[in-house]
Amino acid sequence: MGQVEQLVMDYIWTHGPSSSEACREGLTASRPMKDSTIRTVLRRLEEKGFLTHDTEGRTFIYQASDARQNVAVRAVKAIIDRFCGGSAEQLVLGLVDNAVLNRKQLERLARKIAERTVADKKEG
Amino acid sequence: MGQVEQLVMDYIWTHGPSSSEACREGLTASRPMKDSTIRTVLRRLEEKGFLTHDTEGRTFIYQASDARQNVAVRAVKAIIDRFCGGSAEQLVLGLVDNAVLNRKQLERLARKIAERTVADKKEG
DNA sequence: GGCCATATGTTACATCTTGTAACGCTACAA
DNA sequence: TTGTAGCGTTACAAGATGTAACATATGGCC
Repeated sequence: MGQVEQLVMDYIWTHGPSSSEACREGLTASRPMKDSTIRTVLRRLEEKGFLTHDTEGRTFIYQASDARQNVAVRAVKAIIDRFCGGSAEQLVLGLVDNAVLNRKQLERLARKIAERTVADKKEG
Repeated sequence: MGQVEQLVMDYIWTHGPSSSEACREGLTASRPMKDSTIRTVLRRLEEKGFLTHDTEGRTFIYQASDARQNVAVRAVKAIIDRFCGGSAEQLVLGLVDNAVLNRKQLERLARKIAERTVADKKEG
């Protein structure tokens, strides 16, 4: 995703289903675009599967195919495959070592992991 | 990084400092390339900061500027900035929820987090 | 019915990235 | 001195991305 595509996705993730005009107006301050420009961007994002659209009268209403978080997780998975041979562990340890997460976040994460670990034990 | 660039980086990360010829020969089975091709790839990777080179006689010896893990971590950080407004927590929770890590990995990660948390407490 | 405004359809084009490679120059060795 | 190994330079096609003009259709108002 290019920068403009990212802007548009962010707009829709933040504001929910939107027409091309709504996007254009919402982004006008930070990124003025002609209407045909943003429509091209929206169409391409739909071609790539990031958006879908419904019709409301004659107007296309675009919405995200997937939540921001899930797209982010998939992007990270792609990195894990590319750089880590599919094993996420070293990478997440790297995030911990690099203090990408602060202490409170780490504590919450630890709790989450504890839950998850228990759940896995029950299942398997 | 494109696919071929990734292949070349992987070669150098795996084999250590290498000449263009060594790379070419090492990758020939999976990806035959003319010598000028791989030299272009190496040069561009250096331009992008992924490689540096020393001279040994008349031969360029390329080496990675940074370890695989660090490059991966930076890539993940970029995703965090793009998708999560800089906060990694939700994303890592997503990784946990999506079972990208298995139970043993989660347990090791939990230990690592515990260490880190203790260290942070001492510091601050 | 005919026209206007609005919304979509289609096409175009410049720039950047990536993969691929040819050709040319230089220096060391036989 | 001449070949060859290695680097320098330049080129080009394909795809991605940003930007936009022009064309077409449709729904409502007079």
